[in-house]
Amino acid sequence: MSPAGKAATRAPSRPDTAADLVAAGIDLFGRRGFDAVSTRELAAAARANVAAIAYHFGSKDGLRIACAEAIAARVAAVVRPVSDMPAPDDAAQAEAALAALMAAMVDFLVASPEAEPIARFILREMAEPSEAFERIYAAFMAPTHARICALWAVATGDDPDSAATRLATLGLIGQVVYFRVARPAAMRRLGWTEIGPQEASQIKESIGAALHARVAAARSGRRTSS
Amino acid sequence: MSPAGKAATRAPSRPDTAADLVAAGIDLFGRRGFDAVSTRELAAAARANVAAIAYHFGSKDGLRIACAEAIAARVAAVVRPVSDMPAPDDAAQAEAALAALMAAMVDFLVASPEAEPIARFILREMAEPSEAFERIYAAFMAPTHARICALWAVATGDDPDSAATRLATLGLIGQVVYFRVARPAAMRRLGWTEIGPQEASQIKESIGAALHARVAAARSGRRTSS
DNA sequence: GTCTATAAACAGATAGAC
DNA sequence: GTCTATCTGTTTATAGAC
Repeated sequence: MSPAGKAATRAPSRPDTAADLVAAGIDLFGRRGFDAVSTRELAAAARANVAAIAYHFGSKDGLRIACAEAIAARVAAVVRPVSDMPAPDDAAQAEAALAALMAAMVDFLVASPEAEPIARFILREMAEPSEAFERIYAAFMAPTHARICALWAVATGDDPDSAATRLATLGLIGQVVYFRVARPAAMRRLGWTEIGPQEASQIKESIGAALHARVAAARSGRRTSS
Repeated sequence: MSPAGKAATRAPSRPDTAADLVAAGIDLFGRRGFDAVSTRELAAAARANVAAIAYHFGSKDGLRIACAEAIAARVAAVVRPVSDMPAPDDAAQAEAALAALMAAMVDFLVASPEAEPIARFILREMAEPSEAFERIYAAFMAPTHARICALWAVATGDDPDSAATRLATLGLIGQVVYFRVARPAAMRRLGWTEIGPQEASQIKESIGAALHARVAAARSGRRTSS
């Protein structure tokens, strides 16, 4: 069926060997750690040759940076639509925007299969930060949290740059992230065998309730004190 | 000063080579991943010989299990005092107990230097669960969460076994855990260079406020609906 | 219980054919 | 751009002296 003799002498030129290597790197580095993964393993997972890593990225370290840049670009693209929206002036609208943002975080980070290897990779980089982590942090972690702080400030009347605001919003993010990083433990405790759309809805409902309660308390605390 | 000739010919018998190897394993496996750490590195970190690993634990894998068991025993001992306390009947007291438990979690998990390598090791095991994770989960993760659910149920009137209760309490735990797992990102966003007692107090205050708001909302939501 | 020596397998990087 | 072959150093595990 295929051109005679061609496949036996050389694999056909594929246009995306580099992209396949990056995908394999994100998956394997995240699963087992950078040092633990051999170049031969990476090449096999990407159906490429060992030498392709040096050819495309210079070295195994070059592939690590390329993985971080691919993640930064991908997540920044996911976050951009909501980050670019101007923060509403109205407190109720700001809270609604905050709720929508948290729900989007759950959909992408917790429920989407695409985020699984990405989250694992980022977690590894936070356990032992390298140059790769700095790029990821600057590309979307810092801007996204800043955006959440701004929405929080409008929703509650708090100072967007205060430690209290930053801690409260980090706590919100933490609730979402936990269902990704501690997924094996959480699924056992919930009797779940997967986290699909139904499970994600329950998580969103719970986190939405927590957000609403926290914002309302901050708002009324502000009204009665000071 | 030391017995002449002794140190030059052979290192003195130390009684705790095995314990030193376990400590080195928890630290290094957590930092860089199991496969990435060589037995020579482990032996050097524990000031022991390479062959001591096979001697004490049979193999590198045996050391991994020993690390998990040491962690399970240590954390179970930290958690036991609060887990063994009977849950109060009174809602306000249950909420206070919950608040105390969360504060204790911050003190140990986030602020104590001892928990740093332990948390890293557990996180690795959750990214790629092995036999070691099962032991850790059963030893303290499941019992502790069950305990938190029981306190939550008394504090709010919810069913301790409902999905809503389990999700809400997992969210609470997530807020605490995030400051450990995403510490590099959180510290940058807060302008902190360390998380010491002062910083831990601020985290406890923020999480305490979130807990109080969430419990109060669940309680009043229960009163008005149903 | 600690050590040295060594076996057998595997690592990352590169040179050069095609 | 893909591949094979190979160089150099390191890996885990073990055998046996002390």
